[in-house]
Amino acid sequence: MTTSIDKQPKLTKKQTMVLDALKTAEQPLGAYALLNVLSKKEFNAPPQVYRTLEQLVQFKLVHRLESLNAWMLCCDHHHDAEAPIFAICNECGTVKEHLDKNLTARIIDLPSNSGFIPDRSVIEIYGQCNVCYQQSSENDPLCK
Amino acid sequence: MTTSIDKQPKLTKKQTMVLDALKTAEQPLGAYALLNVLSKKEFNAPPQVYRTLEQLVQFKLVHRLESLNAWMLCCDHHHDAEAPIFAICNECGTVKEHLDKNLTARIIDLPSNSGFIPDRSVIEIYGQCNVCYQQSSENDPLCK
DNA sequence: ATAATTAATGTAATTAAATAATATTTATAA
DNA sequence: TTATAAATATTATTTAATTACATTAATTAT
Repeated sequence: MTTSIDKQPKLTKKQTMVLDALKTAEQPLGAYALLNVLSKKEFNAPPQVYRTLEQLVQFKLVHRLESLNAWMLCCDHHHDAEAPIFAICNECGTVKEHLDKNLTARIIDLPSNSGFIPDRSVIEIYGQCNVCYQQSSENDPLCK
Repeated sequence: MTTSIDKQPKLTKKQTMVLDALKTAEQPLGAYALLNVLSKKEFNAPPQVYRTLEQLVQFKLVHRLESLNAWMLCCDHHHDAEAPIFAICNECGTVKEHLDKNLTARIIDLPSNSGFIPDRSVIEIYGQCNVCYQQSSENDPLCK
């Protein structure tokens, strides 16, 4: 299994454009949002975006967030055996990717105990991020 | 937080119909699949199914599988503080719900360490279920 | 009890997300 | 350079979910 770092493939123009758009974005972007952001010259129909995203996901440069129907950059770390865990802020929409080899093993163990052989995981946790928490406590007279 | 067992609300006819359909199904069903299964007399437009599903999810009788755009029965167990972990078979499509208080705590801990306050989790593991594994090894001459 | 308000449900239409099918172009091998 | 395969472009369609609005049912106040 390759990661985002080793064996970096030379990207096509389209792939670079999508990747750059995701780099710039503060939040994961949907396929149609990308379609709007990107040059209409290059991307004028859904399949082009979907194909490009698919390729970038295969290269492990991009993750798809299943519960958001959106895509974001992969963090820079290797994670062959580690399942990415996404923390999604309900308020600002930012998503942070976490990796933990140990935890991944335990998550995957649970169904394994019933004879299940895992190969892909979707782990997306919703809540309030630290930045939004700080802001809300500043404005809240009860907890200054 | 209520569970599927205590404080069972009296269900409406529609809610019962959807719940029964999900009970019968071997796999999670999509909203439009439910629409097809259910009596056209009672359910003739998407919002009715979506509303009913929403209600059943609130009652904690049904789970939505985010990566499948589908719904399934909640297992019979309490899980106030526990996040359900779904094991989804790539081959037969069956989904088993797992609960593990300990593991839930650890999953939630990870982003928490960065100040994230979780409130909802989506954990869906894809792989091969035991039944399909048994079948494939039966047919595979190399591992009889 | 009845009018007024609120909540729930029904219906039509629209938006959003993803893919299928097919045509066209580009690259690669004979 | 032609034949074949691979990649890309384009149109249309399918699937999923929601919006907006009309109607009916239930609840509350008078």
